[in-house]
Amino acid sequence: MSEPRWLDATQQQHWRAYVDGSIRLTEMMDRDLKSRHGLSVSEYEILVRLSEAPDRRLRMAELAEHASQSRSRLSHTCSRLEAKGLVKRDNCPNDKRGVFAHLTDEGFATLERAARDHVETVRTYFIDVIDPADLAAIGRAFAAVVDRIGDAR
Amino acid sequence: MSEPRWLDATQQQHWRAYVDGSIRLTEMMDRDLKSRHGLSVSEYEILVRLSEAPDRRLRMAELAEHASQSRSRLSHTCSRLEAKGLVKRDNCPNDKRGVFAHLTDEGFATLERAARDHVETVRTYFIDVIDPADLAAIGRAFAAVVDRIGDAR
DNA sequence: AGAACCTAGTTGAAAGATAAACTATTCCGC
DNA sequence: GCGGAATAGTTTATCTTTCAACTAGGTTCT
Repeated sequence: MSEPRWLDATQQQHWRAYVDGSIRLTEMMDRDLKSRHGLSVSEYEILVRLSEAPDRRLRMAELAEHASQSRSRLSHTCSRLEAKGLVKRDNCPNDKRGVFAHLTDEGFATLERAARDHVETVRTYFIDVIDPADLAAIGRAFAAVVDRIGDAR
Repeated sequence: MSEPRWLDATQQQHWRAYVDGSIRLTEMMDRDLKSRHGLSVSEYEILVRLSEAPDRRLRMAELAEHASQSRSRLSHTCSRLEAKGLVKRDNCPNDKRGVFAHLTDEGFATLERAARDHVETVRTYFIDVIDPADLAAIGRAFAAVVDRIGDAR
């Protein structure tokens, strides 16, 4: 095995800032959403994706893809959201294996309330502390990361 | 309550690219470390921080801070790492409440092996797909995020 | 000294995530 | 149209994380 190409000091510094910052940021979002609206970030993400879909519904597999979750995890999370009355599942007529998840009115209302607070948090701890040019760089960079990971499957 | 300051289309796009990318990136790191070395990212992080500390040991609270983990979580994770023989805990002589966690030789050896692979993964899916200027932007941005969150406690 | 308070760390129960196995349906090649 | 492979989604068991409660040692103030 060849000698690994270690990161140089600068790369290391940036990488670590990112790792550290993203952990803390997610933690912040999570605590905020949970305490104010009883939602975890991943539950919130599911509601968002559904709300944007045509007829506010998506097939489970698509939803999993949009929300970057495994199907198993989505199944579990959806069960919880269904128990809370925010989401409803029903069978797909075309494909009898398939299941549609759709947002209930209550789910939509909850999402609207949560989104108002969430956007404030996103601004306070992310958008507002970052130079717009740097934000654009982040957008570019992580789009490239998603591409690269997408390739690898 | 006032009207929330929603993100504009561009901000939204960058924010989402980041959320999506960071989830997938972490997942990738995690699967990689776990399958090749039996370590989760957070376990790895703990070993790294210990390896860099003087005498390869740190007080639990400091370690928790460095690894951005709660103390409870660190306790549990340390117990697992201890069971694997990678870490050892013993009492602090000065402060009888205190506990030092230190890296065992086996822990260090495991970390060395894991780090070689990990750095490759970090390069492949992050460093190498990002323009150096954008990487610097990420470093700046997330340092600011950490600062901002630090302020808020 | 001692009462009230703070800090360090662990623990146990409950919630959430992961991984593998499983059911049911559809697709594909012959 | 039949057998095998692939896909959709759920389930079960297991592991991890979180949260709140708890032990125990230090600090401070009078």
